[in-house]
Amino acid sequence: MKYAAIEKKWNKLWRKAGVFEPDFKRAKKPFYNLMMFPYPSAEGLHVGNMYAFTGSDIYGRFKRMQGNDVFEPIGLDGFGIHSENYAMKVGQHPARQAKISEKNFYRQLEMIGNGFSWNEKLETYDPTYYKWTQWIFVQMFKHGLAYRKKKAVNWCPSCMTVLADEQVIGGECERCLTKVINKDLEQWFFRITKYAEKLLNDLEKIDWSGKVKIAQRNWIGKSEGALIRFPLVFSLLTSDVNKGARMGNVAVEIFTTRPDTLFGATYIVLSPDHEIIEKVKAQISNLKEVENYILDAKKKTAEEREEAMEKTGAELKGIYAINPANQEKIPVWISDYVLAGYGTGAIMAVPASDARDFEFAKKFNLPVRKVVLPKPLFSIVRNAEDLAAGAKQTLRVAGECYEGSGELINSGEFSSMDSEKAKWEITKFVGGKRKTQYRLRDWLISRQRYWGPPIPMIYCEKCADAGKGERKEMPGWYAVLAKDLPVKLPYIKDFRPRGSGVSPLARYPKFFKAKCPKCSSIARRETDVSDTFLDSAWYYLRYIDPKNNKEIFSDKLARKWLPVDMYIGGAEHSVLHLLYVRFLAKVFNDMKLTHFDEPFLKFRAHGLIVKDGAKMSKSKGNVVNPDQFIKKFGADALRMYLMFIGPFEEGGDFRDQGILGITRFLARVEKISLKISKSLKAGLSESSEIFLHQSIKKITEDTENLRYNTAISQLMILLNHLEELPEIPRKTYETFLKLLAPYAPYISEELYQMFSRKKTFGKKDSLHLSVWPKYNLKKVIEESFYLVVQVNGRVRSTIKAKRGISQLEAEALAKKDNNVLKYMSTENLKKVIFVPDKLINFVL
RNA sequence: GCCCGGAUGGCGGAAUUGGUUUACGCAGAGGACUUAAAAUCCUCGGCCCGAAAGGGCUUGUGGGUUCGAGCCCCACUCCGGGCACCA
Repeated sequence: MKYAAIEKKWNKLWRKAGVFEPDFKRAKKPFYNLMMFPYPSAEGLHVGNMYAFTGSDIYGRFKRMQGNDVFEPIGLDGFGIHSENYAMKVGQHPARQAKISEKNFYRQLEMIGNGFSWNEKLETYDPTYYKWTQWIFVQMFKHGLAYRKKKAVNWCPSCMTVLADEQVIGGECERCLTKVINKDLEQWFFRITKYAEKLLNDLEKIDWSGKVKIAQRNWIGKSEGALIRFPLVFSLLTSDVNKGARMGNVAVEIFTTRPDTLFGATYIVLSPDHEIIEKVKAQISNLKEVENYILDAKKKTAEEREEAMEKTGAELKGIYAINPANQEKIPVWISDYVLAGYGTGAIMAVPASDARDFEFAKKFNLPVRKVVLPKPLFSIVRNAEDLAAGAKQTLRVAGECYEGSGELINSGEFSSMDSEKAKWEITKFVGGKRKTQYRLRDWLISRQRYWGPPIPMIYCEKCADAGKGERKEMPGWYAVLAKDLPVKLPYIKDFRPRGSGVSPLARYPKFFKAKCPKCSSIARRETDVSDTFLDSAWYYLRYIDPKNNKEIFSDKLARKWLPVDMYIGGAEHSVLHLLYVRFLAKVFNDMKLTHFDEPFLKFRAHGLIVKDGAKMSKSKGNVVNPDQFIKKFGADALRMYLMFIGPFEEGGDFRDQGILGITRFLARVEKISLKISKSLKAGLSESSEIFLHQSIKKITEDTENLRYNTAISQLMILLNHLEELPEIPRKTYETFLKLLAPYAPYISEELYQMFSRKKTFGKKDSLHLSVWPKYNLKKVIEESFYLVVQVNGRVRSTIKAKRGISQLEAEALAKKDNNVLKYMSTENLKKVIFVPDKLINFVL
């Protein structure tokens, strides 16, 4: 078969007939089958992308043949640092490069044989698209969910822009792997923390890959604890150093998840940028030393802090805190092991119950007071091994730091209380507050780059001076009026970032000069652009109505098609895209823009394809280019081979030789068409009929569960079977092609149309809109089975027997078998285990 | 350090969730066709003993539960991924 010609022909015919375009208004069973859209670069589609797309498409085709009106859109996530960096690398302007990449990507995406609804394609850099990205920003601002704030943020020195916490992976920039540093900058944030609880709880109600849910749960990082105030006293204010004196009502509030250990708090630690340091400066006797430490800490990057590992710190001499549980006067330290952005930026240190505090206390020779003892060991000791484990635990306790729960000691009236219970009793006793704390931080949305949607905000100095503004908390700031959207990204020659902390757009007065929407004085436009992840956080909404210029999408269509029924993509987006998209869906729902608050009912993460056991990378030169394989073997063969390598959700190892098996398989599928019986009445033998139905069942179930590798294996087994028949009924062959259709769409259609006498090809004629084969449960069960006969659990024989035989019948059969008799005698028979239609085991 | 996965022939991987380990495919060996090669077709392939029938061993290691364990439990080793001073 000439693959290239067939593929070309069907791409044309399918598109002309609109085989993969659902009827948006009239669809009876809408099924939104979505695949994460790619970031394009002219290097083109990677075999890993194709792997993901194919897996998604097989599911879509399967659902379509099961009678659903499947919508499988495609587009490009072409705005953002990724595309811009690539453009810079090849010395091209991002806007021009986008056009080149677009062409290349769409060419490849058409080649891989997916049933895309091309009419609804979109690109995030298209002004008709980003108009609505900006509109969303405006809504966020108006609802108090977008705000500006100066704080220490992540800065990538290579990309020359700030990054969100989610885009810093292990201290490195997610895009270019450069070490990220801290910078104090005023930036735009989205208040995702407001949705922390909802984002966490609603994980329960969605059907998503488990590992993604776990990653999100960890990222949100909920912990229950207490806020406790430690009053400060100052020795300089009084001659009586031991007693100290209080200055006004200064206190440090700390957050802890272990208020039960309060009596063991022997010092407190503030993060170096804690605001109270400034307030009590005058009372610090070793101010110079403290200031030096603060400076040093600021200079350190996250990496250096990690590498150093050893704890550092400085005592605020002259200042003490009062432990509210026992009124003890304890020292106050600062250290960079306490994070400014979490809790209150201050902790109580309980070295006996926290490994980090213990390490710190050891280094600076601070007191350790044990307050929790593990529950008596004997209660968990059941056998010798437990005893050994118990011994280990004792050792850990002897190591003076025990982080578990247990029974309190040295804790005043709370001594001997269960530590879990004591948590809230002690909190109450010292007048603390229960507090739920999240690890999640707000989403930093501004980027100091060119290739993105300009943030649609205007700053008016005059209004700011007068204390006016669209929102009270941000004087001077106004959203661009809806009628003025989109704020078009101008074509500028000098688009490269310079690392000055502002976007290249800030060099173009033509762009940033604006009129205040309120007072009409000369004002300044925001020159930063928004994060690419905002573009992709809502694209699934736009697909259903991409040409709508009046509203972001039609509510009527949204109600029909949303939320997305099946979403497939990479697990690397667990706490990036997949978190942002859920956040915005919840916001939209609260704004009454949509009727749902989870965007994707079902999400499955595909696995990773490696090459000859190693990760593919350009530097290793082992990147598989799908174009070559498609040219040589055809798209069908590559699709099927990719799916055959291993379980879709786990990925697999690509070996060049492996595709030959699939090529042979497809050639044989064509070859057996010569054996199709001339007579339409011809049927299958009973055993073949059973086998066919078993195969339909397995392939249906495996495809539904994304176990494509075993579905293909069953197709092969079925083909092997059909090859042995002298002739094949036409209906059986058609059934086979239908089962094959999602996997090898071109060849199956070509062979299917051999029977067609029509001159023209219409939508309804396509194999891909035919009805998926059904299996008859009665026909799945065979009459006979192989009875496994065991003696003492060892297989001694297998005997063909009739299904449904009784234990007595089975015993009688087994006892006739010579080999079985060799190993057993009836006298010492202790027990007989019988598993109907499976096995009989004689225990001696 | 913590949290998830995983370890099965020469290789990619199957195994009805406790019931014949190694399906399907790749690679390999032997044969048929051919002047020859490729392609195709047929046969054989876990390891050890055996001519065969058959037997013994075998799912990273060690133990346990069970009539029976790749699958369940305990301890450990190695590999991959995520988080990482989050109090």
